[in-house]
Amino acid sequence: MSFDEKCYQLLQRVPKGRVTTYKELAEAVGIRAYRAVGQAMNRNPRLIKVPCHRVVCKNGEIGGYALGVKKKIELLQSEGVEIKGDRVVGMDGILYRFSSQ
DNA sequence: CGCAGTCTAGCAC
DNA sequence: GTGCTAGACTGCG
Repeated sequence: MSFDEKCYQLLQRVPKGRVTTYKELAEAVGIRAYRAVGQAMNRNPRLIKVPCHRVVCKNGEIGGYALGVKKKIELLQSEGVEIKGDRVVGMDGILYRFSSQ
């Protein structure tokens, strides 16, 4: 399985209404290059299958999105995630940790 | 706020 | 095929 495939698989593990960080995702994949994860997300070859919008910065900021940060916010809000400005509200509570499993 | 660390993909030679 | 650059980040000074 390729690096990107692992990222997508783990990302799909994140339940609706929850979010994760590039760091957590990278750690789950087995690397420490959070940026590489973002790269795979940005390429987004499986946008329909991979909820890249559930990946946010550690500080709660949206970070970025292939279709635009605004779109990402709307998608997250549609899933029940509260967004204030360009940051996730209470992201510390909805943050999904792969380590929990 | 700015620099460095770490990984993958893409372009150039 | 190998080398360099850039990028949806994070942490420390």
